[in-house]
Amino acid sequence: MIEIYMLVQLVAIADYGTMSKAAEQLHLSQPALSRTMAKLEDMMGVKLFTRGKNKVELNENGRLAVELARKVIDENEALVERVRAFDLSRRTISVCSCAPAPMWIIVPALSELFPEMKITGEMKYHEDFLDELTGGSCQLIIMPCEVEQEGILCRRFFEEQLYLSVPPAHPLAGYSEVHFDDLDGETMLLYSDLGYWHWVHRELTPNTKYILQSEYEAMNELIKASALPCFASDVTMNMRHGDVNRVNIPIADDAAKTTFFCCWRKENNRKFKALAKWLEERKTP
Amino acid sequence: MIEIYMLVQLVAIADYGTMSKAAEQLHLSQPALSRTMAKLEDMMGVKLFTRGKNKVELNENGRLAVELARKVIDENEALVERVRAFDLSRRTISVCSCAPAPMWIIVPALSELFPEMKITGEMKYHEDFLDELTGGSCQLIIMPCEVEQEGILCRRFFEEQLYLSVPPAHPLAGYSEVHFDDLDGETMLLYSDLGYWHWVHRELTPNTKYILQSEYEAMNELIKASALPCFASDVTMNMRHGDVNRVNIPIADDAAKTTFFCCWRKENNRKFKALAKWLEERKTP
DNA sequence: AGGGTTTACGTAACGCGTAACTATC
DNA sequence: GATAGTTACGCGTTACGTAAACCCT
Repeated sequence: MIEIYMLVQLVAIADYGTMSKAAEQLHLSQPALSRTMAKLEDMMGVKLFTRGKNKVELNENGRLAVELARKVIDENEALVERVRAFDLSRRTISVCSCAPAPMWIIVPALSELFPEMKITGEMKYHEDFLDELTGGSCQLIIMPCEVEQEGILCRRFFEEQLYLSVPPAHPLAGYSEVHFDDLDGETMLLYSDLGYWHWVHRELTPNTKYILQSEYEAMNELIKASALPCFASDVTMNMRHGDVNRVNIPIADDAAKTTFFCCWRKENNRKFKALAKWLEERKTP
Repeated sequence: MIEIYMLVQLVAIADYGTMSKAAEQLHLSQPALSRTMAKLEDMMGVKLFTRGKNKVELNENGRLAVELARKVIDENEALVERVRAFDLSRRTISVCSCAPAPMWIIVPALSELFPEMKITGEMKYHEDFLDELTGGSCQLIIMPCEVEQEGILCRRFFEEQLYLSVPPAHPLAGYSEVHFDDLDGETMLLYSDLGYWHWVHRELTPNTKYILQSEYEAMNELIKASALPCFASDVTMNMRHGDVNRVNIPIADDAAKTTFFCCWRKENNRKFKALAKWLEERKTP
C-alpha cells in the first residue's frame, strides 16, 4: 500500500531539489529517503526518476506523481483539521456579541446552563453576525436590534440604559438627565472595546475627544483616579456599585437605550431549549 | 502521521458495521484493528467512536472522518492509476484507424520507426477521431478525408482501390470494371470489421445481402471455399496474392477509391518527425 | 453460551541510521 | 576533496497475531 509518508518524502524531493536536501529538511537520512523512493517506484511499477550515477531527477512520471501527491497530502491534512474543528464546534458554544454587557451576562449563564460545554465569546461588528451565524462560525449572536430572517430565531435579551458618569464637582453633576449634545466637545474616558456603543458615540458625539483605554481593569483605575467624565450603564452600575465619587446621570436620548436580542439558527432550537427558557424567565424576574 | 492504512481500516468499519467484520474483510485480527483505531483517535485528539463495553459505533466525528477518509483513499488510488496510465501513454503510440488496410500498413511501420515504443491500434468510427486526438486518448488517427483544423497536422497516407472478387465462373467475371449498382441485390461475403468501408457498402449497396464474418482467418477460408463474391482491394491483393480461383475486377465508382490521411497533434511534430519522413518518402517509392 | 471489544505479551516486519562504497564535479 | 546517491548491515519501532479477560445479549 502506498502510504502517506512515502508521498511526503517524494514531495520533499520535488521541493528541495535533491535527496540530500530533502532528507535534511525531513530530519531523515538520505539512505532512508533513497530506499523509500525505490520502494515507491517498485510499488507503482513505474520509474519516477532519471537516475544518473551521481544525481537523481524527477522524470515526467515523477512530476505528475508529485503533483497528485500534494493533493493527497493536503486532503489528508484537511481531514484532521476538519474533524478536529467539527469536534470542537460540537462541544463549544461560541457567542458573537455587538457589545460587552450582553457578553458579561450571557457567558456565565451559558456556563451554568451547559456545564459540559466550552463557551467562547467574541466582540465583533454586528453587521457581519448573520453571515457568521448562517456560515456556522458562531452559534449565538447578540444584536442591537430584532432580526427577522428565515431560519433564524430571535429572542429579546435585555435593555441597557446609558448613563453619564461624572465626579460630583462636574458642572453636569446636578442635572437629573443629560443629552448627547451636552457632551459634544468634552474630553472623556472611553473603553475602546465597546462594539455597538462605540459606533453610537462616534455618530452622536463627533466632536468629543475620547481618551481610549483597551484594558478593562486599567479603565476602572482611570475612572477612579481621574475627574474626567465617562459612560456607565445600568449593567456596569450593578457590577461596580462600589464606584464612589461618581454621579451617574441618565442620558435621555433614545439612542442611549438599546434593547439587545439573542439569536440562533432554528435548527439549534433543541440544543438551546434551556437558553430560551432562561431568556423567557429573565424577562420578569 | 496519519497513514493510509489507518483510514482504510476506519472506512472498513463503516462499511462492515463492526470491527470484527471489518477485520475479517481486511484479513486482519480484531485486536490489530482495535489498536489502530485507538491510535488514530489518539493522533487526531478526537473521539471517533461511542464505546459501549461490548460494542463500538461511529459517532458524528467518526462519520465525518469516514467521509473524508474515503476521499483521501480514492485520491491515493487515483494517483497510482493516473501515473501508471501516464507512463503507459508515454511509451505507447496508439493509432485509431477508420479502416483495416491503413492499420495493416502503419502498425508494422511504426514498430520499425519507433522500436522502443509499444504500438496499439484500434478501429473505430472516424467521426469521433478528432475528439480522441485532441482529448489525448490516441496520438495518431487515420481518416478517409483530409482534416483541416487548428493544431492538427494532416498528411496524405495512400489510396485504396476497391475490387470485386468473384470466381471465374461468376457472370461478372468477364467484365473489365463493375459498379456498385451491379452488385445491389447480390449475396456477398463481407468482413465485418471494415470501419469506413462498411459504411460505404451500406450506403451504396443497400439491397445486397451480406454474410458477415468477423474472424479474419475464417474469412479467408470462406473466400477460398465458397463461390460467393466478396470485396478486395489493392492492399489485400498485395497481401494475399495467392488467391487462386478468383478474378478481381476494379469497381469504377468514385466511392470505391479512398485516400487515407494520417493526422496528429502539432505539438507531437517532433515526436513523429520520423513518421512524417516515412509518409513523405512513401509517396514516390 | 456466543459474539464483540479490549488488554497483555511475544513476534516479525519494516523503516531508519551508520557505515562503506561509487561516481561526479 | 566535496557532493550526491546506492548498497549493506544492525537496531528500534511498531504493527501484527495469539491468548485471555471482560461484558453484554
